Amino acid sequence: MSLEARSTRPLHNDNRDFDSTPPKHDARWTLGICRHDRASEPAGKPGRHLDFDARSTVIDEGDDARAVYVILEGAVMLSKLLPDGRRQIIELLGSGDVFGLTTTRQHDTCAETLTPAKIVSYDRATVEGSPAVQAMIAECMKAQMCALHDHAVLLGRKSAIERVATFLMRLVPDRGGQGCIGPVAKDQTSVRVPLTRQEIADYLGLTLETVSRAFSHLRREGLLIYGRHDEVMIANVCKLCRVTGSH
Amino acid sequence: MSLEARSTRPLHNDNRDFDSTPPKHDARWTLGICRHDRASEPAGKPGRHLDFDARSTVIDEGDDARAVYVILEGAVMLSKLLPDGRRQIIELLGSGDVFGLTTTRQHDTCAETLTPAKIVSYDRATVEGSPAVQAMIAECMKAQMCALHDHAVLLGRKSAIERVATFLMRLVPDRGGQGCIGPVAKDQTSVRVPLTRQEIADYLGLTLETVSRAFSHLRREGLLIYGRHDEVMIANVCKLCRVTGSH
DNA sequence: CGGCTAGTTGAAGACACTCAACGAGCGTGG
DNA sequence: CCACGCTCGTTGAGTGTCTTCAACTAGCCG
Repeated sequence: MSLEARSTRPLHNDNRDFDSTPPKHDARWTLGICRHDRASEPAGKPGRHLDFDARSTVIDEGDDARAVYVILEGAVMLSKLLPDGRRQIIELLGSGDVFGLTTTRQHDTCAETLTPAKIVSYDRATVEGSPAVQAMIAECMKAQMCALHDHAVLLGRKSAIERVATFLMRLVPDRGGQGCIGPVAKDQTSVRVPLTRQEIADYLGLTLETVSRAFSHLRREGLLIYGRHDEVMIANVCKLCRVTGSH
Repeated sequence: MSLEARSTRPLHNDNRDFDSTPPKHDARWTLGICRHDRASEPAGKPGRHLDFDARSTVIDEGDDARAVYVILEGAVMLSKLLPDGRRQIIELLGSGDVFGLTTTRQHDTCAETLTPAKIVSYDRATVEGSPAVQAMIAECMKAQMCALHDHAVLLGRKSAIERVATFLMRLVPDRGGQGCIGPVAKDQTSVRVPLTRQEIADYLGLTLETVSRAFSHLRREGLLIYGRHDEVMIANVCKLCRVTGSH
């Protein structure tokens, strides 16, 4: 359980107002957690473009809920804290995902970037006035609900190794998730893991030591080969997939 | 882990086509898990009204996703199965909640009624053609996402007793969830628990024995008094709330 | 070099799981 | 009517997985 306060770097709000340059789709697969092809912005709907550094806070638990955010590029994590400091990372989001939705006046989750990120914010009034924005948000929510369902299965029913394997599979484009394309010829990939062990643990409902042990276990099994920095080579994607418990 | 096949009673589809009687809001608090005041049906939007017995299957994992469902009355549980039979109950839904949403052609969850239920189904074409229905669904999804977030915290970070306490608090109208009204004078309530221990366990990511032990523990502490059938008296709601870990 | 953070690994312990026995409640049928 | 079978819930004993606590290493930056 992470009891120590986590560093929250000062907000870097380089928020130039809306400009009409088209969103960049090239970097959609940052982190491998772009799950969907919905990083398109409804034409002519003025949202405010924001640029964030890696590991900056976009919203804090308790902030006034004035806007809804859509990720164009980069990765964001949503988390919640229990009063005694236990943290759960709720969702890992990539481009096309939406966050900042709440039924109350305040945000009930914390949102931090994992990588440098381009985010569009729509304030409440804008959203309420635009069916196009609403439709886009609804489509996003649907996909994220399904991801939350899968994550509930992971948290409720999977072993530590299954959790870590599932997490790693999620980082592989086109595999593991809904649109898994199945085994391919040369079945190995290198992925970036831009989370610390503590963050992975908080996402998977484990401790950092258990996550570390699971990684080591998979490495001893020959399924993982550690690379430079946060690079990990998955030696046999299909074999790893069978460890997830989902297939 | 529940390995044995669960009984799925024959589907009781008493689906009289749309009639114009207004939805009954009286029974909104069936089960205490009506979290929101959104059991209203957009006027003039023809959905198909369905009546279900308790414990009948509304949708099965793998069914074609032809419609979206909104609960008018009663309680529904959504669940997912892992290939080896482990089950996770993903959401407990009350009146006003929506289910059957998916990004794929097939449903990825199973939906069963817990109590007799009145449900309206809107088929895909209807939903796509009606902004009013879409807006209603979006509003529901937002609330359900927040509930899923809370549940992820429970599954990832709470102890067995905290989980059971949280579950019980959820059954108390106006308490525990988002709109908690805080302590009241005579702080005890009787709630119905229309789930078996196995179902509670599958919802909370525990085993039925652990759930049973947690109930017994809370009873020995004087927080619960068992009643007839599935009735449980919560002797001190505020005290139980402090066991949830959330406050 | 020293200090810091992130990650790994070991040993011991706690919490939840597994397996098993037993009891209460309920409907069926002799 | 009671015996019987069945399901659901409770409780105990033993086990296993994950956590906790702690030591140690690698990499990075001043």
